[in-house]
Amino acid sequence: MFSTPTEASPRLLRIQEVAAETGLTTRSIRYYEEIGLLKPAARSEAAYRLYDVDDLERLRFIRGLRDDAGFSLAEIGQLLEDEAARVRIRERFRASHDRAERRALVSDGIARIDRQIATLRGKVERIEAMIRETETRRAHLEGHLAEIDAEVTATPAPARRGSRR
Amino acid sequence: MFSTPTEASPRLLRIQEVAAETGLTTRSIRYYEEIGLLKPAARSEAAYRLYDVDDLERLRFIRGLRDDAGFSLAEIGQLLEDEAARVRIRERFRASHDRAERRALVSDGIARIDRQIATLRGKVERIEAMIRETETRRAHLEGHLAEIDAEVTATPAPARRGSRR
DNA sequence: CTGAACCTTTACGTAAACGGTAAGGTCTGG
DNA sequence: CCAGACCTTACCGTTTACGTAAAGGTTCAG
Repeated sequence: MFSTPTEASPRLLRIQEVAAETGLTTRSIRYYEEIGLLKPAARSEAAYRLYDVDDLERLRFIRGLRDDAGFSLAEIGQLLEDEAARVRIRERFRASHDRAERRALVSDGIARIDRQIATLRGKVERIEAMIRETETRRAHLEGHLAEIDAEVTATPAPARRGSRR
Repeated sequence: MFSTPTEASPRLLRIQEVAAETGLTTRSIRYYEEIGLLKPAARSEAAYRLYDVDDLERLRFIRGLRDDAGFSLAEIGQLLEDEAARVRIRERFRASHDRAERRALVSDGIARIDRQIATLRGKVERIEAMIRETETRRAHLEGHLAEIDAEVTATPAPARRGSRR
C-alpha cells in the first residue's frame, strides 16, 4: 500500500507463483479473496489473477497472522480492515494530487498499523502471562523436589503434612 | 500433578462447576476427554465425572493455550503429552514410597514444563518478529509522510522517481 | 497446431471443534 | 414421592478453512 508510483510497476505474478512465494496454496489464496481478505491487483485479459508486490506483502502478513500468531481468518479480517476499503483508499491515493489528502491517507495507514502492532503486543503479553504461570508451577515442583531431598537428611519422621518443617 | 498427598483431597467438582470455574463449556470438556486431552480424576457411583484441582489447572492451561496462544487442540495434545501417560505417571507417584523414584518422576515433570515454556517462548519470538516487520512497514510509511511534507518546501519539480532528493 | 501446463468457475467433500437435542438415569428440597 | 436440576451416552448439525475434482478456456514451446 502507498507504494511510491515510480513509473509502472514492472511485474505482476500469477497465482501459482504467488503460492510458491508465500507458502500458501492457490486454494487458500482464492479462498482469502472469496472471504474478502484481498483482491488481486489486476486480472489479465483472460481473467487470470495478477498480483503485485503489495499483494505479496499482504499475503505474507496474513500467513504470519494465521500460522505464527494463530489468529482466525475472521480476526485477521478485522485486523486488516476489509479489502473494499483498502482498494478504495489505494485508488484515492493514486488519483490524488492534493498533498493534504495524500498526507491524511498515509496518516490513517500509520494509525491502522499502530493498531495492528497493539493487537500483536496484546497477544505477546497474554502468552508471557502464561509463561509466568508455567514458571510458577515449575518453581512449585522444584520446591517439591527439594522437599524430597530434605527427607533423606532430616529426621525420618513417619509422615508430615505441611511443607514447612 | 504431583500434588502433595496431604491426607485426602477434599473436594471433587462435577462438570458444570468445572465449566463455570474454567470458562469452558461442558461440551468442550467432554470433547477434550474424547480426544484424550484429560480424563476426570474420578467417576461417581452413577458415572458422573468428578474433577480435582489438578484437572482444573490442566483445563485452565488448555484454555490458555487455545485462546491466548492460539494453539490447535492437536498441538495442545502434543504439548501436554498424552493423558494415558499422565495418569500412569501420577499413579506411580502416588503409589511409590521410594524416594529415588519419586524424585525421578518429579524431575521428569520439570523437564516437561521446561519444554512447554520453550514452546511458548518460541511462539512469542515468532510474533515479535512479526511486530518488528510491521514496525518496519510503519517506518516506511513514516518516511513517505516526510517525503510528502518535503515537497511543499522543496523545489516543486514536476515529477521525481526515487525517494532520494 | 498441438499438447502440456497453466488458468478459470462451480461444486462437492472433509477434518476440527464444537453446539444442540433426544432418551434416559440420579439427586435433592418441599 | 416427585419436580426440577443435575448427569450420562449417542447422534446429528454447523462453521471454518480449506482439499479435490470436473469441465472448460489460455499460453507457449516444439
